[in-house]
Amino acid sequence: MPELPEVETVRRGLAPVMTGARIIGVNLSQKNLRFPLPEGFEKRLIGRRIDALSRRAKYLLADLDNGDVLVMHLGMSGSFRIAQSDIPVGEDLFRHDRSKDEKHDHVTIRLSDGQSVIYNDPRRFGFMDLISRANIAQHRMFRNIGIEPLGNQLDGEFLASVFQNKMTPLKSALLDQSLIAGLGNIYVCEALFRSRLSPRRKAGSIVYKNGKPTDRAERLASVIRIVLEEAISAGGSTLRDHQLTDGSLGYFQHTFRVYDREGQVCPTTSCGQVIKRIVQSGRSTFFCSNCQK
DNA sequence: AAGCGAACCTGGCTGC
DNA sequence: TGCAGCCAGGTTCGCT
Repeated sequence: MPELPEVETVRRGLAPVMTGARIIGVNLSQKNLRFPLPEGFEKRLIGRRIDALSRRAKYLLADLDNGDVLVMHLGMSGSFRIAQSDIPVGEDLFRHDRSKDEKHDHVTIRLSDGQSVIYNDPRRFGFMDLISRANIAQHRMFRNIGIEPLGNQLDGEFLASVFQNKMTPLKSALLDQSLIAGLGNIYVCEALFRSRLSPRRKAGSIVYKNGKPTDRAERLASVIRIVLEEAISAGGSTLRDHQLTDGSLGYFQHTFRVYDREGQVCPTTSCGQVIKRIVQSGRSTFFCSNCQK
């Protein structure tokens, strides 16, 4: 499911419920997500107030009132839903109403406002961790992470500088989270199509000309921003089981121009070619070999 | 050192 | 209907 626009959509759904609320109960039906949950996870959460819910790349960060941060990653198939809790505030902290569990519910966080935030993840590629805000930049997940594509650092100059001398294909370079953090398979395919660049082109081929970033680099940088912003406005993309925190669906998938459209006609007027699917570093790439050079 | 494939895990779809 | 095989939005690890 979740690339940056989906995670941002989830954040916007959860923020009004979580911000300012106190955690009054935690239930784990599964202690092993991608990594085991940290020791004493429930106890360290219970009683804490959530001061803010933010996002860094594809990570959700809940700042707690004791200086800890609850770090959440949705992996491939993770989702959150909000449910009304029937357990009265003040009841046993570890009490849990199993009758409402759905398959693959792993973590339920009960809040002082009477609602529960439930993490569900069939493939368990997602994970949660609890770390100190002061040390977050040194944490192994954030130590080596690239820039925010929607921040003001992403421009042609940035792409030119980090792609310099790179022999790897553009597709792989854009998926590299240590350069730009937040793009995934869908939005890389869409951004390359809209900037008319071949996913197979070497990343190092779009850098500088006469000491300035190439038009290709400038184009790609601005298209990445546009695609992500459009996707966020649309509530992200809903494929398979992904849904928003209120159960509704994102609709950006209806505007995909190449992703998952193998064999369909290229959307460019009068192009007439068919969208191809190839495999690059183990992932499907969808593109039009006529429009993307 | 960069770059690639495999691995992690479950479920859904396709084709025999 | 059953079953094997393939595919999936991410990230890390280990081997060239």
